[in-house]
Amino acid sequence: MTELADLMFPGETASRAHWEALYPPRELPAGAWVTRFAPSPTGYLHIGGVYAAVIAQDLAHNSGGTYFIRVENTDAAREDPSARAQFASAFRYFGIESDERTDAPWGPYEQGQRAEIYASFAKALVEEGKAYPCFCTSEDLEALTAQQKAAKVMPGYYGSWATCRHLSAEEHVERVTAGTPFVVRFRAPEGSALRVTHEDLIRGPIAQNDNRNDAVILKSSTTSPRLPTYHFAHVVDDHLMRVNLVTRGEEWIPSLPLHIQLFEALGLPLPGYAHIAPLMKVEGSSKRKLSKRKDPEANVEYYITTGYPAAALRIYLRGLANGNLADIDFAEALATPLQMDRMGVAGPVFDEAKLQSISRNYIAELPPADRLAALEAWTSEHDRDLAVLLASEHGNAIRALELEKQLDKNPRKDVANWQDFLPNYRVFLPSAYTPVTDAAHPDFAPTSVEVVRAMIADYSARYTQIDDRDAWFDHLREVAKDHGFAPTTGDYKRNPEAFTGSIAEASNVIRIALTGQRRSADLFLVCQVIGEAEVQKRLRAVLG
RNA sequence: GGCCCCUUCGUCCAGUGGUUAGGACGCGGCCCUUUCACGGCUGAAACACGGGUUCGAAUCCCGUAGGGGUCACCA
Repeated sequence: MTELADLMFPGETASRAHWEALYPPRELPAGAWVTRFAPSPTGYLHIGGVYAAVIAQDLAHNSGGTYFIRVENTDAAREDPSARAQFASAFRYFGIESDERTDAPWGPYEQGQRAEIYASFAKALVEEGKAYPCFCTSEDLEALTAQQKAAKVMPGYYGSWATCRHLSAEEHVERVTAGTPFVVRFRAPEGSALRVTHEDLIRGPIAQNDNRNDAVILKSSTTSPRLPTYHFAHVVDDHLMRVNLVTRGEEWIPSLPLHIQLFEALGLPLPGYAHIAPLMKVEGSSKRKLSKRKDPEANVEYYITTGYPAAALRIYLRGLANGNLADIDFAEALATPLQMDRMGVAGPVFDEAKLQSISRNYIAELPPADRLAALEAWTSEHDRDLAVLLASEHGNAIRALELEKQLDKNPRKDVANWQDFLPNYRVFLPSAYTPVTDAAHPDFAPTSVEVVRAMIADYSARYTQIDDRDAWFDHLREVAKDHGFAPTTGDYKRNPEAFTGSIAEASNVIRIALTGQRRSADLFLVCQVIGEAEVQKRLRAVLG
């Protein structure tokens, strides 16, 4: 078979031993996992990818091992040129960047640059008669499938259907010499067991029929560089890069027998496998895998531009992987190692409402300075206008957050993502706030225009900055009383006819004047943060 | 269709032969309250179905149904 192999791989082809020596085993403590995240640059990064990456990274780091990213660009036709940049920023945002840089000894980290390596291994297989050239065209293959369909047998390239497998050595040599394009197929072992069982680290034993397909391992000889299929790249790369734990989506389970055969044919040790259940989406009365094409929320860009803190998403995703981490203190949840045997096998529905809840709590728990710093870090990349605004309003913003924390026993949880910030805090930032200039504004209802004007004029005239909440409200109460409002809700309820309105309505007049909203932040807090001059400015704006 | 995997409240999980089947998110109510939130209390809400095994089954076994995945020179 040496002659055939030389013809199929003309020119210099390094030996397998060369690569084995170049990529030495890693020196790591016993039990350390070497994992990888292997995205294909065929489009934007999927939220399921972040999920897989978080798991792989966590398993490696908590075992004293290493995690890296390998780009699986073996399909030039489907490659999306914008994917790299998006990947890079997403990895950075979510903190799932590779532990290893391009200069690490186990690179390169792009399969497109590893063609020579695959050639060495494929050639070795041909030399041993474990792989062969297949000259079937796509038309041949279609015809084959059609025949198999008509004959109602299993589709595939196997047994007597595998025409090129049964070509004589001379014919192989002859056709390769003639320059007939070919792919390299793996010669599935004959007489192997009908059933194979493999122990998955997440799912336990998985039993299935053994592979008998002569899978393609190297794509068409007409392309350059000659790239491998996923199956072959997985086996060669994960071995040479010394990966000992393969975490990947469960869609790979059906091809596991092939992968095991490939490892065996090459005489390589099998890594551990952990097949992760996919993230799902509810559609109608059933669930389906989150789809890149159909679901905008599958794109990680959505979470980044919306401004969900990476930590919040991480907490949520880790809780999905290990349910015991879903309802505990965040710091503890983040510090607890993920356990493979606690991972679900079903495929959880990704629930943005739950993410929002986690994110709200996470943000609320952040100390004010940290919260603002995180917000500003986000705006610098994702919201230039807000970044500029915050640069000039930094003082008011930090004051609002700090006073809010100081004044309220329990933190508000209005902000689930950074896009929620401005709508909720605009009222504290004078340069972003547009005062109400109309005493007839409908939100003053049910209070009449006359009363609104009189009361605001009076409140403005008598206003002084009071630093005690109760004293401040007592003052408002007095003004309200002078304009015919009941001083307490109780008074009003007992005798509504006697009053212009309740204290709630009086408060509403001031609320609209100061915040422009019927639902607003605490009025005392607003006054404290914006200060007397701004309070007066807003009151007078209503009076015109 | 073949093969593989899965099935506890709407959702995410606990529960591994004896529990009033628990929590979280979401949803409803009440309380707190100058609005909205926050917080507290509270309510509705699930073991897919059918057979076994067993004194006893959400838990073990077998079927059925449903869902997901996969059968490419895509990953």
